[in-house]
Amino acid sequence: MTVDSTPVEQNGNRRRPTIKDVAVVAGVSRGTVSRVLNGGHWVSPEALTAVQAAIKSTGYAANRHARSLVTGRSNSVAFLLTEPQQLLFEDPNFSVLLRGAADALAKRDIPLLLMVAGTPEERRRVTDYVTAGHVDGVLLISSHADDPVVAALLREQVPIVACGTPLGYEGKVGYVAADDIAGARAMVRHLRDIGRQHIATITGPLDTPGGVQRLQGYRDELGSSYDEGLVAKGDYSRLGGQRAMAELLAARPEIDAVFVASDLMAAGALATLAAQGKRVPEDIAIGGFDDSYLAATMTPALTTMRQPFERISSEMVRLLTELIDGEEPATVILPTTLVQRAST
Amino acid sequence: MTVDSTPVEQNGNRRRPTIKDVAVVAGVSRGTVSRVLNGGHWVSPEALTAVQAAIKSTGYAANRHARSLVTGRSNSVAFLLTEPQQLLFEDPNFSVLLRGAADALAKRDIPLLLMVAGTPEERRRVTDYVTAGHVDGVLLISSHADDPVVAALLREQVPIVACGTPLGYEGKVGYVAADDIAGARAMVRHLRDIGRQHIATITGPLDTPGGVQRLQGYRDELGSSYDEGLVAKGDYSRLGGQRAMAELLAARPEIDAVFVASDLMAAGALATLAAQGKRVPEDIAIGGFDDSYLAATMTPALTTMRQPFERISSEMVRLLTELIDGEEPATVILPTTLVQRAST
DNA sequence: AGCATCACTGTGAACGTGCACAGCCCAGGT
DNA sequence: ACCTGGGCTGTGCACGTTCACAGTGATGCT
Repeated sequence: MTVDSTPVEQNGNRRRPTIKDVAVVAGVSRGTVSRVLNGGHWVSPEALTAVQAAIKSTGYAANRHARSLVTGRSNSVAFLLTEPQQLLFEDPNFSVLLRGAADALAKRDIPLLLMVAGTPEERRRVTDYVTAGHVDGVLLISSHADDPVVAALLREQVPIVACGTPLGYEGKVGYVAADDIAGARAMVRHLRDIGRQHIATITGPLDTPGGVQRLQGYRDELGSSYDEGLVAKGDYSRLGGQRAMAELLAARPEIDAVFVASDLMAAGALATLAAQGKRVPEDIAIGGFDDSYLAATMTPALTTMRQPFERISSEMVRLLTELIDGEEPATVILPTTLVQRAST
Repeated sequence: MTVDSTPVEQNGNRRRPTIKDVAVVAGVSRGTVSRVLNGGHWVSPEALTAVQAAIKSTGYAANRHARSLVTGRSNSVAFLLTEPQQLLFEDPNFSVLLRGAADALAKRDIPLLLMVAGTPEERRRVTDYVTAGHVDGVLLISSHADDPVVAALLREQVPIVACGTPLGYEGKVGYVAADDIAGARAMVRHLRDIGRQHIATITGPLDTPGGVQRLQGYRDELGSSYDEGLVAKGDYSRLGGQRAMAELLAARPEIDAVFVASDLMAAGALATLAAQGKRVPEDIAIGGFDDSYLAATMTPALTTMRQPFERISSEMVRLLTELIDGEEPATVILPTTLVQRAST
C-alpha cells in the first residue's frame, strides 16, 4: 500500500481529503461540515471555526461530481456558438464577449464550457450534452433567425440567455442587447450633423437582429428622405464590406457618407475607398458600429457606435444565474455611445 | 407517486432515464449495460443489440457526474490562458488555437473548459479547481518564462501540454510548437534573396519562446553580419510594433527590410511606415510571422511565415489525451512555410 | 465422467456528497 | 414537574455509475 518510501506528514496515500476527513479532524459529523460548506447556518460558532480550521489544515476541496450527482446541478454553464461560418473567430467581438463571460462567471466560481455547434453533427452532440443536464444553463451567441439549436434547448427547458434579440424566439428566451435602433439613429444623426446629404448604409445579414435593427434605425432617422437605393447588404465580414462599398460607389457616385453596421465591414469599406482613391472623411465619411479594438487602428481611425461588451457579457451572466435560480426570463437593453474619430 | 394526472406514454415523471431503466427495458442487468457503454466487450450479440435498442428507446444518456465520481476522471480538459495582459484577445492567434482545440476535443466528445489565470486571485482559483481533479488535463497557453501556474500544476502531477517551448520547464512538460528558429531563418533568407542588405528585426518579448527563438533564427541566418543595432524589442502588440519600427527608422535610416516576429506587430510597423511616407516594399520590405488572417488584409498584404495553427491545436489535444492515458510527455515541432505577398 | 476453461451475466459494494429526519440539550412557560 | 420549542448535531439513505467478484451453462480435454 505504501508506495512512498519516505515518511509522509499527513496522509499516507495520494487520496484527496473528503468531507469525512474534515469531519474527523474537526471533531464533528459530516452533516455539520456540509452545513458549513453551504452557508454555515444552524451551526454553532465553535463548530464553525473548528470546521474552517479543519478545511484549511486538510486542504479539503469539495468534490463537484459527488455534489452534482446528488443535487442534480452541475454548477457550470455553456458558452454556445451556433454560427455556421468561420466568421465567428474573425470577428473580435466574440472574443471580447467570451472573455467577459468567463470573467463574470469566474467571480461566481462557475466554470465555462465552450461549445461550438456549427455542423448538424456538432449540433446533435451539443444538444445531447446540454439536455443531459451537464450544464445548468446556456449563454447563447447565435445571431441567425430561427436557430434550430434554440428550439431544441427550449423544448428541454434549458435556461438560456441570448446575446441580441433572438429572432424567431422573441418573448420565449431572455436576452441582453445593445440598443441597435437608437444607436443607428444616433450615427445617422451624427452624419447629418456634420453636413452630409447622401447617407448610404451597409447592413448586416437581414436575418440577424443587428442586421435588421440597425437598418431600421437608419430608416427611422432618415424618415421621408429614406432611399432604398442607398442600402447595400453585407454579411458582417470584412470582404462583404469591401464588396458592398464597391457596389454603392458604382451605383450612387453622389454619396458622401456611409453608416456601416459593423466595424469589421467598415474596415473592408475603407479598403475599397482607399483602392478607389476616395478620401475619408473629405469625400466620404464612414461611421461604424461596435467600437471593437479594430476601430482605433484603422486609417483613418473609425468613428463608431460603442457597444458596451463588458457590460453585455456581465449582464448575460447575471440574467442566466437568476434564471437558473428560478427567476423569470428577462430582457436588458443597453445604450450605445458615439465615439468620434477621424473618419467623420 | 403518480403526480401526473394525464396518462403518459413512457415514463411518468420528468426523471431522466438511468442505466437501470435501460437494463429493465433490455431485460439484462446494469452490469451488462455498463459493459455495452464502455466498449461492448464480453457481451453476447443479442444482449448488445437489445441494450442498444433500449438505449435508443429510452433516450438514455449517461450521467457524467456519477461516472466521474466512481472513475475519478472528469472527461474534460481545461484550456488555460495565463497571460496577465489583455493582449490575449487582441491577438487573433489565440482565437484560432481555441477554436481548433475545441474542435479536436469535440471529436473525442470531451468538453473544453476555458479558464483565465491572469491575476493572483484567478491563479489561485484555477489551480484549486484543476488540482481538485475537476479536469483530466490542461492545454496551456502560457508564453512567459517561469510561469508560477505551471509550477503549481506540475507539483500536483496534472497532465499538461503547452503551446510553444515552456521556458523554465523544458523537459518537464510536453509541448507542441512551430519551428521558430527555422522559420525565422527562412524569412531572413527570403529577404536576402530579394536583394535586401540591411535587414533589421522586431522581436517578441525576450522571456517568451517566440521572442528568443525567432531572434535566434535571425541571428543564425545572418551569421557574421549580425548587428545588434538592428534589433528592436517588441511586445507582440500592435502598438509595440509601431514604436519599435519608429525606433529603428530613427536609429538606422539605411535599413531596407524588417523581419517582424508577429503579424500583429507587423501591422503596427506598417502603420509607422505609412505615417512616415516610406513605401513598402520599395523602400522597406516587411516580413511577418504567424500568417494570422490579418496578414492578407493589410496594405500591402503581408509576407509572413505561416504557423500551422489548426495542426498545432490538434496535436496538442492528441498529446494531452495520450498523456492522460499514461503515455510519456512528448514534444512536437511543426514546420512553418513562407507565404509571400505584396510586402516583400 | 470429471474437471478446467471460456464466454458471458448478475450482484453488491463503493465513490463523496446533500438532505430529511430524528435526536439532543437547554431555556422558558404552564 | 411537565411540555414546548428552538438551536444545534448526528445518521442513514439516495444520487447513477463502475468495478471486482461470483456465478452460470456450455464446451473441450484428460
